[in-house]
Amino acid sequence: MIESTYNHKAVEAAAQSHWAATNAYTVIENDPRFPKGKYYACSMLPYPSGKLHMGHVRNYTINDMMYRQLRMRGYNVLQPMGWDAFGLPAENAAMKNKVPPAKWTYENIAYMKQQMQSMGLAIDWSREMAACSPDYYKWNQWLFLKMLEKGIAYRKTQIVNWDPVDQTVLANEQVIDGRGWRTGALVEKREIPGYYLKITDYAQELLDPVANPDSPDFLKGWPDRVRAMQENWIGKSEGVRFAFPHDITDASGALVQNGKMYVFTTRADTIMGVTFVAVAPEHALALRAGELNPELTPQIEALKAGGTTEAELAVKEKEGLATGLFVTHTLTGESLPVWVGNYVLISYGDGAVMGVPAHDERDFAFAKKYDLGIKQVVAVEGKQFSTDAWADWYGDKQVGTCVNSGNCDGLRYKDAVDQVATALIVLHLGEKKTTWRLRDWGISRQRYWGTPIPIVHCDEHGAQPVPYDQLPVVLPTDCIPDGSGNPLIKHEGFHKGATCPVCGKAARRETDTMDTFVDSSWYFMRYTSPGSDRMVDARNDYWMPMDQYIGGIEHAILHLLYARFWTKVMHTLDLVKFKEPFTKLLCQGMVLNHIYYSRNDKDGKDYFPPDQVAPVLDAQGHITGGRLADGTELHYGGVGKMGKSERNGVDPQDMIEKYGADTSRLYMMFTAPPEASLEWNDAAVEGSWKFLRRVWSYANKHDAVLRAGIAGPRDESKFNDAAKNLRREIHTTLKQINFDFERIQYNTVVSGCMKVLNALEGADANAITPPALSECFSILLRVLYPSCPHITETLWRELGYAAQIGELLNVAWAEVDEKALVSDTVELVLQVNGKTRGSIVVASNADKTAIEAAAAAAPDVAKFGEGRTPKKIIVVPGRLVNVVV
RNA sequence: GCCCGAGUGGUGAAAUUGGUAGACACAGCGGACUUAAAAUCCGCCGCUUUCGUGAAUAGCGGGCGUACCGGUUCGAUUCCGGUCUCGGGCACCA
Repeated sequence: MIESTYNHKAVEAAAQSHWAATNAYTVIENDPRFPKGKYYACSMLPYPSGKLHMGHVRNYTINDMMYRQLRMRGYNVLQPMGWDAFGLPAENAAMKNKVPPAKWTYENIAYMKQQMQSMGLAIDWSREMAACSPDYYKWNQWLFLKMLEKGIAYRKTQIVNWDPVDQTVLANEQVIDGRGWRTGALVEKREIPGYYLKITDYAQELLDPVANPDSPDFLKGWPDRVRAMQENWIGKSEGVRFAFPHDITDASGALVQNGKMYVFTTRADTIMGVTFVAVAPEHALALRAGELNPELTPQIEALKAGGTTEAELAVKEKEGLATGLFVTHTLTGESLPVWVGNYVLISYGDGAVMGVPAHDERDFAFAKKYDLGIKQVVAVEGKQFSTDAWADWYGDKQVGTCVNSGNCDGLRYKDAVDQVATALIVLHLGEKKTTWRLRDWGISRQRYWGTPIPIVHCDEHGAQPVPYDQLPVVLPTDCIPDGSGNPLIKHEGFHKGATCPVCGKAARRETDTMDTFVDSSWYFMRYTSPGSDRMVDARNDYWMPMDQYIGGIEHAILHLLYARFWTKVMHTLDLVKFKEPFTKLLCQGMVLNHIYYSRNDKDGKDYFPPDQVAPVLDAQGHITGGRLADGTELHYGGVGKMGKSERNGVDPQDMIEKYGADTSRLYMMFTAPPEASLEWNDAAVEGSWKFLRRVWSYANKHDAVLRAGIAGPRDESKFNDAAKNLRREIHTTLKQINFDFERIQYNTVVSGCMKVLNALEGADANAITPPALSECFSILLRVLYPSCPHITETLWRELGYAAQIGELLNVAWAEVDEKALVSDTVELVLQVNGKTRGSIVVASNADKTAIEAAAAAAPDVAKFGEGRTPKKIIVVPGRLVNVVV
């Protein structure tokens, strides 16, 4: 007998211990129970920040719904979990709490794992991994050494944010308005050596699967928007690289850069409009200008100020300085002034650009500011060029033809570029070149809590790779960072405890660690090969490529691109057989929450959790600020993704405690479609709770009828009208639910479940031919199971269905009985001149002519058509008729 | 600034992708049950009170309505052009 009240705590505890006792979600390769083969559905691994937040709940519930439905459909489904356990927040927590990052991290993992278990996720925990475990990061080091051997990894200088007070490198996140977040000191750019991975060697291979539908690896299972973002990020552009000759010499009298200052441009058609050139403050010509005129040096240094991000560069005021040096225009021989510009980056291309004020908006502004020449070389018929103000057509290469450009005059963009390129080739001063926006991946971080880069530095033999048999280079776990510099440098046993593999003498160990994007570039393959003494083994070839990857849209570019690149490197090294890791991708929308902060005395921001803040509203009801309980006024930072750094995450634990995992999961799925972003609000969670109670009490109320059995004839002719009507309604809804599962629109799956219950409650249970009621209720339990596994599995067992056909997890998915859908008549919407005016009922099998006749005869047509005769009748089968008069 | 999205009732959203806008819910309002409350159940619920007809801010009918302006179409939340606002990413947050 089903108990009268739904006790979620008892139901969920019992279900979860049953799953644990039976290892319900441990999967093996080639399991004969699953005829449809494997399905690998994986969520992006969480950073162990302390507690789960609603974004995690959303991510894993989507994954879990998918898991359970596909398993019932006959797939061998793998859902693993792990921890992105290296990274900056652990160091910050260590500084704040004076505990080593390792301790903080492992405690967080333990707590969050228990939270996940209380959510009832079908995770195979036997495959759990943590990035900070030497068993895992050993393989980061191993593959890094392989890449060094292949020349994919190399060493060069990189530009970092330097905090002069703390004497440390800052992450972009730690630079706030150009100042260090802890010290408030003005951040400087500094050039230091580091390791890079040649992702640009794979640029074309990374581009084709996102840009070319004819590519064999085209990622058709990815959202269009993500492919577009990756395509633009890789940014293939065809242009011209050429040199401006000059006779500037260095202190020794030799020509600087052999007398050729190279630039790259996609607008070679405007070469005759060049009136100046600009170089980065670190460029050889800028350095030489400083030597020749020492007064300039501090001004050149000042142009290096500010952060390194592209966003910051794009919006900052363009400033420059004339060097007094000149180069020669490659084609005209004119003398062109060399400027140093704060908007020119040494790390992009050649660190120098040509200035065409007439046809580049940035150059136009720069020329106006510093009174440089503006020379029109592209014209559009009927449009007047004026140096007074910028107009969009000046920079549009799609319109216009060349003027004032010698033999290019009259040519359009493409022909003009060809012509100019030919001229440059003849002079041996330039060539056509494909360039990429994509830059090589710098992986060196001057931080403690990451994978040690397996290199030792010998005074005699330089940077030497650690021999393979000495891997892993184990990271000490007892350091507590204090914010000044990298603790590994101060850790004598680590830093100085190495020997040179060449000469055996004492050597310094590399103290840089790897970017944490390395950890997340292949963890999903380690899940397939737990405990292996190789990076991945044959089991990886069974599960990979991953069938469905699920994670936040904020990872659409970097993480996914790095993971694709890493996979291609593994393919190059014959470690895997595939070239793309993720067949299908679902980018769930972010869970957003309000952000409140106050300014601290270091010019940084101190954030406050929204649940401690009372919003301050303006007359329109918009939030303009906040107030703490003690009256402190706060700034409002809009809504943003839930996370640790802005302290606006919401811990799901309260909701799970109060309503249970099933209600929490159901509500999270119901409240928005998976791909939409979602401003968090739990005001409506009661509705989901109420729905589950109704499901429970329906089973309790109709216990006797329902437990009579789900077996029995499904012969349509034996059902009475009540049974037929109920079945038609429920199978119609089931058809929609199955479609919504296919397209991963789980919010309407939940709506569908509610419609099924509404239909059941609306029917007279005792008037329905058995076993139609049990059949319909068993459909409800099955379609509800993926979102609410505890309550459905319990009711399934209690009603005796498990004894009849097996446990819910293992029974077949509910399929639509097409015969139940048949109806004699169909109602069509009637429109007159495109406006809805009523409806007509026709036989289901009525043909177009019959429908047209019925529509023409409808009284509404006469009324709204004002007696005019129909000119045209449009019939949309099964839906609508539009009469045009 | 550049790239990518989103904008629909008081609220979350739906509309099988050009075919009844608001399914399913939340909140609210009205009612039933109850000594009362909770729970439960039933009903209403875009705007138009100076659009018509009504005594009526009840019904019925009409008109309007998917951020804003314009276009294509028999028909547009859906397609096209432009604008605004919000969110994500911009290479050292993860």
